[in-house]
Amino acid sequence: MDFYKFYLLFYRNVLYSSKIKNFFDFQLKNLIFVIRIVDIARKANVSPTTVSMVLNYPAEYIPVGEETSQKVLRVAQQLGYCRNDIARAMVTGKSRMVGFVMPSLQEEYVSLILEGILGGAESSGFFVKVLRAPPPKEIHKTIQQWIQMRPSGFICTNLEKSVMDEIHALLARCQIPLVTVDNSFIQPNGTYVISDDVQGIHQAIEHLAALGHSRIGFISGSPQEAWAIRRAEAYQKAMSKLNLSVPEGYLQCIKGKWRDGIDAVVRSLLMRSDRPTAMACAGDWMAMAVIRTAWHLDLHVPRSLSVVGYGNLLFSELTAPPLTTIAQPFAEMGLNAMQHLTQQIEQKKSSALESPLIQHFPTRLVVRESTGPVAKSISHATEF
Amino acid sequence: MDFYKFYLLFYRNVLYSSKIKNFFDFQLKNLIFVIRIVDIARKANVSPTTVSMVLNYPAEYIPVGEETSQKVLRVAQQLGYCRNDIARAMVTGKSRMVGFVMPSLQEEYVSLILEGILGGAESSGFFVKVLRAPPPKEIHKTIQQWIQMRPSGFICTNLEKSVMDEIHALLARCQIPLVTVDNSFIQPNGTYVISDDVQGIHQAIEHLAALGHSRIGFISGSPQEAWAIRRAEAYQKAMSKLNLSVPEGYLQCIKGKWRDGIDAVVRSLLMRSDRPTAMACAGDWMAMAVIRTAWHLDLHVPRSLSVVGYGNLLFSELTAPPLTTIAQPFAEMGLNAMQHLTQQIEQKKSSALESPLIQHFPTRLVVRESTGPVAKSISHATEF
DNA sequence: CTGTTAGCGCATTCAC
DNA sequence: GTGAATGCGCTAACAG
Repeated sequence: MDFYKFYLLFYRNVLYSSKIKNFFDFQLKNLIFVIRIVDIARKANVSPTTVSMVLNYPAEYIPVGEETSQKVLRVAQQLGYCRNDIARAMVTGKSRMVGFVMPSLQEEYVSLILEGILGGAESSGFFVKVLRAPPPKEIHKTIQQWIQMRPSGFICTNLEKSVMDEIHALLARCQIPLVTVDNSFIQPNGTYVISDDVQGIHQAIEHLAALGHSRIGFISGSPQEAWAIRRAEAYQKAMSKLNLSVPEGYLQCIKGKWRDGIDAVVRSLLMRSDRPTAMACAGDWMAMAVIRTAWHLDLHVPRSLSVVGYGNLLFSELTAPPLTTIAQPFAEMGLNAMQHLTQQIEQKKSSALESPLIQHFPTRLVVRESTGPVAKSISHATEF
Repeated sequence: MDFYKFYLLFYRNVLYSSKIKNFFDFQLKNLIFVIRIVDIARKANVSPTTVSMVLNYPAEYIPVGEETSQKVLRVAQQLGYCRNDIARAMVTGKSRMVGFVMPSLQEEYVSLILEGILGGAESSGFFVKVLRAPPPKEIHKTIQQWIQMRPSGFICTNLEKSVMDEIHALLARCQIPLVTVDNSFIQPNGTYVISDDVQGIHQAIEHLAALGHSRIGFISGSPQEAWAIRRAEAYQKAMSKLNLSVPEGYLQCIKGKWRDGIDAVVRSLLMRSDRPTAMACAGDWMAMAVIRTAWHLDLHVPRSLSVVGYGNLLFSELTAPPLTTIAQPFAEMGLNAMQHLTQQIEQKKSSALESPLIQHFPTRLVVRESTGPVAKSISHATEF
């Protein structure tokens, strides 16, 4: 509505010292946006500088007289002033906005990390922009667009290597801080918040071994995912450390999207004559799928099959039976990442570290009801 | 590093026509941020306006000669120019950023909606800022902060009434478009993207009734949540429409946070002599909890108890047994909300509608394995 | 087709 | 303590 524009100009340029300006001030309160610092200044008969100081300086020390200060505050309130943070960001060069880059929100842990980041951002006065990683061929253009908004920093999680590399390179060039919540591709000069998969998988396998299981299978994700490879390897290491053998086919990687095919894979594994008495999984949803397949095969969990998940997502205590799993403190990790980022933004320096800064969060075994001692009676004793 | 500032000023004010400027141009490429339109203009010997048009106008019609245009593009590339969208937003008054306000990301459906919003935002060139609704007493101050960043619009979901009202009032005053993905508190002049809970609950109850169930219980959420009340009422209506009675205690509302207490409530309901043969739930996680409790009580699902969820979240096909549930197209709803918002932003007008604009998405029954025909043999036939 | 000019709203010198 | 002046990087209006 262009009337507003005219009205505004009229008000600002003509009416400031008119007798009827109070009426217009009243009208103006309905256009919050449009009140500027100079409007307050003119109405309060002080300089814009003074107004700016009163409104933005820390309350303890405002180099302005008490009386003036009060007057300014009153007028600002009365006119319904609303600071324009865009203009502010431009002139200060600080947008107080961080980008969170992730592949998709479909995985619950991403939400948990984001939740943590939001907590940290709120307490340090940042906003969080959510960004989805594009396919590798568009990555350069997309990052360019992200940078155009001049964010104060970025947090990444679970991206492909090519995407990660590109982000690293471009952000380093622009001196934008970056924190990664992921231990897939550690660069020599980055900041990383991780929880150790090797430790976590060891905890899972050791828990099963302590319950007497020796035939322990493992389900991991697509071999294109860094975490899937890492956890599969951790499984093999843990097994050999405990002197347990890994028969052919006990380690399965689910290819493709996560729903597809897992049932068939688990089913064939559980129908072997030397079927595992326990299954560890690289993710909670895989553990759920295993329990589901066991249910279909009338295998009782945990009497005939123990199952361990990985992640301790919210629903993992709601499964039947409640899932024993490895907890990763995603929210804390997100919070921590945000704190590191804030720190790097404030003291613009640590962008050129000598060695990577790695913040390590321990995993924790959460024992619920999906694991139990190996059942001697139904185990294939003859094979031992 | 203050050397850069000096260097920059030196470059800009002294070196432009110097003989060694190519050397400095080369150096400057490492400071992407710092290249402005005027730098390109000076180097290419054209006016800033020309550069601006070449870089920003739609490629079809750039009112600039082909030769000039190419030169500008080449110089921009060579200097590594990166547009400053903050400055752009200030002068155009369009930040191309929308805020998504939600209570928490803990509920999976919020992530799904956000995913849809992101899809819409990417294709129309918006960024999405994620905002958590504060406690009601801080709401005014917080919204003020949100507005300071001059977002182009907001999308809300599942907020408390007091928060919703405040948002409505403040945004209307600032003429900021708002779309709500929720049908809790319909205001006379808002835009809403909803899926009809009444319809969905009816589908669930009818499905159970069609399987022969007549003793159908219902678990809903805290009576402080609008959706919980709505779905509970829909249950009662559906039951009476089907001429089924709702015995005392068949309708339970889970108070407090969602993990607490649900087991005890479900347990007492399932241990009654006239226990329900089927349970409908106001959310998938409640259905999971019911299945879990049934598992603990050695009640077979679906032979002894049928269970219907609500939401069709990702994990609902991974439960044991896979969950029959009502699908709500959250991602599509998010996308649709974003489209409506975009439209309102572009043609800045529909903010003052006569009547609310309500976009309605149908729910859909997804039959899996947690529901089955009522078992005559074990039902308490004497009671009929 | 191209260039000149004037702001957008704010924060930061530096005078007084 | 307060005010005047300058500029952040960009776009838009208008003039050539």
